[in-house]
Amino acid sequence: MKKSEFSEWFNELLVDAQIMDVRYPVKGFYVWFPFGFNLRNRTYNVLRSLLDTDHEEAYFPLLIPEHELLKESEHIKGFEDEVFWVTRGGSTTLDVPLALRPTSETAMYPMFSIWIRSHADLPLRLYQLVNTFRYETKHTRPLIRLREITSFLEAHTAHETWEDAKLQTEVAIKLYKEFYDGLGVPYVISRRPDWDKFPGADYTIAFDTLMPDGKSLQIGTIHHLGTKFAKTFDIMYEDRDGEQQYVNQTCYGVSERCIAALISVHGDDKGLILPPEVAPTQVVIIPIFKTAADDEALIEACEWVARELSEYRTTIDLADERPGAKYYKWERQGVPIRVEVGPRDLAEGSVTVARRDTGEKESVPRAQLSAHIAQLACDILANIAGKAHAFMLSKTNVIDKPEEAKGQHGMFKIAWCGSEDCGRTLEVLSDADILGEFEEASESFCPICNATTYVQALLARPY
RNA sequence: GGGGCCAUAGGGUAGCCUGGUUAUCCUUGGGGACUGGGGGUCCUCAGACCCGAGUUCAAAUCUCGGUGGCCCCA
Repeated sequence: MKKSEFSEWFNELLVDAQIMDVRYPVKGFYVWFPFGFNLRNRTYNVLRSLLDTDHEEAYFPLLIPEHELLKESEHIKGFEDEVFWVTRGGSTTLDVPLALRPTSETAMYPMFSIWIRSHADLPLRLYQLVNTFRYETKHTRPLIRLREITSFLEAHTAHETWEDAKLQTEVAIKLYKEFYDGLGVPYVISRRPDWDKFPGADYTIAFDTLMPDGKSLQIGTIHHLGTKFAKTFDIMYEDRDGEQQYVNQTCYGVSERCIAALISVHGDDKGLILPPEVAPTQVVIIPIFKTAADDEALIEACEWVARELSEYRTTIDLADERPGAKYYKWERQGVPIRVEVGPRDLAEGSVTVARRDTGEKESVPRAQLSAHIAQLACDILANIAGKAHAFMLSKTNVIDKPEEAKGQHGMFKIAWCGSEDCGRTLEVLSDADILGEFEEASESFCPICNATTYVQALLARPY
């Protein structure tokens, strides 16, 4: 399993490491294995706990009546070709066709309109973790391009002013930074060009990471919706002066692409490498049986290790396999730390500790085990995060001419005046997409029209 | 959006061109014995021709359609 053949590696890994079963017989729909779902839940719990500080979790229905979905013209234009429809109940044709949510604005906002009456109801901050459906016509891919997105954690907020909503987008950015930093997944934050923003949004901020094959992957988006949806869905509040005002809204979300990034960015030829925080098993304990006389003492020693490390998620592997087979098995699933207990360790009053990320193995006296593991858990995250960051940095280049990006893997930064015409030309000449733009302190010149600019475009070939 | 390739046990494959006996090999899974500090060995058992139609005495093999997968270009 060579990571250098990324597409193949990714597909094999999903099955070998028990993340997803790709054999479900409907295009674009996949099955989470228990192990993968466990990893998914732990990862989303991290994000949940970050949101829980000032958001509330809610749940809105999967089905959206046609007339609500079609209310906002710009929004529906972005989705109309991708909507799954429910048109029958049993053998009865429905009076009103029902859409499977492609995203939840049109399910939530009619309710917002009822719920929000006064400035005292604001700000409103909700999130939900749901599946969404899009009839993808392009090549589907597990975790990356799906017809059922199983794990969309979407937040929706409403505020009094445009400025308040902007502040909320900044809170969201900070939150996603913390989330991905905790996973050791590197990212670039940029503002999507107008032609690529969320349909109906004032503007869109996106997180992109770089996959091992040099393609970019969008792993989070944050939208300032202004009053666009408020006007469509009539979401008004009475302000402090008794005037009716439209709310300003934001929404932001992360899908299971975060899992795709997590496993792709860190994994290697042997399989997964997981950050300790989200690893379903953090420490695997393997007895090295030699002679039957030692067996009982070895099992006892393993149980001692598990007790000593009770603050971690541990597994003692007593299966009737040779140790080497067990090592490979657990390495494939990315278990960060392995503790081996054999007769030699028993005699020395120590255990052998191996780390997944570097493969290093060392003997640790029993008395120091707990402290050693605690340090190791920190080191592992720092190491894999550092490696991933260094990789992305090495594949990110500042270029002067768009042609320099042609045929190259990675991300490129280039001066851009910001106009759509020049942007489109940049895309054609570089054979890449403009993911987004950001402001730079120093001035430069658009390579197309030569205008002075402080804006840089981020170019890449996206998934 | 356009084009190409492919579908045989849980996974990977041979057979298909040139239709014909019990569908090949590796792996995996069950049972047993030996083994045990980096993917062990032997014995034994289990498991497959994607779906539908057509051609034919006869289809894994030929034709058409469906479904699903992979790759390339826009």
